[in-house]
Amino acid sequence: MSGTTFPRLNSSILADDGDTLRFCSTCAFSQACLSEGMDKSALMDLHVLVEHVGPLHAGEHVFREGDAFEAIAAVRAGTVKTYVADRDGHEQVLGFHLPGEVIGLDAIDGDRYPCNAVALDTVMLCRFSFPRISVLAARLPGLQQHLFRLMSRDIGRASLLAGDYSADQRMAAFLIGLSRRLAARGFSPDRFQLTMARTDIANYLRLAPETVSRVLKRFQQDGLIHVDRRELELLGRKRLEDMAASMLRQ
Amino acid sequence: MSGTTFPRLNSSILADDGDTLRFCSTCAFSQACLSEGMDKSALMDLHVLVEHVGPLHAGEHVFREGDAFEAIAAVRAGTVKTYVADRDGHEQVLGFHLPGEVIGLDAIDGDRYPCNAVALDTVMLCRFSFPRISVLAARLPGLQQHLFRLMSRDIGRASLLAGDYSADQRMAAFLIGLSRRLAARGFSPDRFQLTMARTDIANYLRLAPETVSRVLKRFQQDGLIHVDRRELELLGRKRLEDMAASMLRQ
DNA sequence: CCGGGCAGTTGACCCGCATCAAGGCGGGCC
DNA sequence: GGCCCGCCTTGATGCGGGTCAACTGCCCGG
Repeated sequence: MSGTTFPRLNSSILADDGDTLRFCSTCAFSQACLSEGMDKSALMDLHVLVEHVGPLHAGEHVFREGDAFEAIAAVRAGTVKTYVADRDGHEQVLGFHLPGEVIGLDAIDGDRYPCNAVALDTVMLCRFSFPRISVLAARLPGLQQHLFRLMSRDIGRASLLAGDYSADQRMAAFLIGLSRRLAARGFSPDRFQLTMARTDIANYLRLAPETVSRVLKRFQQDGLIHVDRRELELLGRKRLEDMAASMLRQ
Repeated sequence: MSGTTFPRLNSSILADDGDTLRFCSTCAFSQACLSEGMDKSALMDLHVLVEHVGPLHAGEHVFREGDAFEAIAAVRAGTVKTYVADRDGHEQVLGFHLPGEVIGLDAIDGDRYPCNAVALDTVMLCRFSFPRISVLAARLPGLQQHLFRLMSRDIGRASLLAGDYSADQRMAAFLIGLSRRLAARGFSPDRFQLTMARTDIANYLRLAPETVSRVLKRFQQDGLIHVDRRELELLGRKRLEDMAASMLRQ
C-alpha cells in the first residue's frame, strides 16, 4: 500500500482538461465531491484551491498540535497517523487515515490543530484552504453537504472506540474496519499491509503492545488470519465480522 | 436544573419583535448563532425554520435509532441522553446533552439517526429541519461556520472517552466537564444536579455502577465533593482538575 | 561478517475493576 | 401508613489484560 495511488481514480474523469486538472481528478477529495453530483464548473472551482503536497516520507509531519489551522487535507496515497501527546510525553493514537480520507476536520473549532499528523509511509496529500473551501461550499450545495457528511461520519466513528470491548473484539473490529475502508477505495479487502507499528495499533486500540501480539498470534492459530511481519491476510472474515459486530454496529 | 430555562438568555435580545421572536431569541441555538455576528434579518430567517418542541418528560424519546433523519435539535432546557443498544439489548450511553447543546449531528451522514435520544427530565427543544438549515447556511456564512464548528467540536469530544484512563480520572473529568459546560451556560459551576442515574454515568464512563458509587464515596471522604442523592457540590475543584487534566487536555 | 539497536514476542506476575451477591433507602401509590 | 420496586451502596471474589523482564529476529551500517 506504501505510496500507492488511489486505484479507482487512475482513469481520469476529465482527461481533456489538461495535465493539472487530470492530476487533480485523481485527488480523492475532488473525486468524492464529483461523485456527489458536482458539475464540471464546480470542479474547476475546487481545483483552483487545491494544493498538492508531498511526497512526505515516513516520520514527517503534516501538521503538529498547536499549529495554526488553515487547511484540511485529503490523503491521496499512503497512511497518516493522528495522535496527541499528554504532558508526560505519553502519546495517544487517534486514528489512521487511508487514501481518500480527510484529516484536519477536528481543527475547525479552535483555529489550531488539536493533534499531530504524521506520515507512516510515503504520503501524498491534497490540501484545501479551509476559509476558501467554506466560501465555495456556500455556492455549491453538493460540496457543503459533503463536508457536513464527512464531519458527521467522524463524530460517529470516534465514539466507536469508546466502548468497553475485549481485546479480541477490538482487534477484530480494527482488522475488519481496515479491510472495509481499503475495499471501498479499490484495494484488496483480504490481503493488505499493516502500515503502522504494533505499538501504534496497541495505542490506538487502548491495549498493551504485548496484548496485540498475543491476540494476533491466537487469531492466526485459530485460522482467522495469516500475519507475517506487516503483511496480513484475512482468512476467517465471517468469524471476525461476528466478533466485531457489536463494535462496528454494521 | 430540571426544566430550567437557559438563564443567560432570559433577557430577550429582540424583545421588540413580538412574542414569537422573543420566544425564539431564548432558543439556545439561535442565540449561539447570533453571538457569532449574525444580523437581525438572518435571525428572522433562522426563526422561520425553528420548531419548538416540548415539554418532553423523563423517559420520552426525542428520536430513536433508525428513525429517518430530517432535523437537528438544540436543547433549550433539561438533559437529553443519547445511547445505542447492541443486539443483546445492552445499552451504551454516548453522551448527555445540556441546554445550549445540539443533538443529531451524527445523523447527517446516513439519513437515519444512528442512536436514540431520550429525555432525562423535563426537556424543551428547538428543532431545525436539516435540509432547510443547510440551504440557509449557504446564504449565511456565519451559520455555516457555526455548524462546521459544532460538528468539529463533537469529533474532538468523542475521542476524549476513548483513552485508557483510571476510574478516578474518568469520574473527575466527567464532573469537571459537566461543571464547565454548565458554567458556560450561566449555571452554577460548583453546585448542580446529576440529572442522570448512576447506572447512566457508569455506562457513559465505561465503568460498573458499583465503581461509580465507590469512587464518588472516596471523593467525598477526601473532601473533593459533597454528594447527596443527585445533588452535587464541588469542593476541591483544583485537585479534580489536576486529576482530569490529561483527559480534558487543556 | 559482525555488532548494535529496535520492533516484536513470550512468559510470570499482579492489580484494577468487573462481577456476583446481599442489603439499605427513598419515593410513589393505593 | 405500609407496601413494593428501583436505585444505590457495600462487601467478597475472580479475571482480563497491564506491567516487568528477558529473549528473538530483522535491519542496517561498517
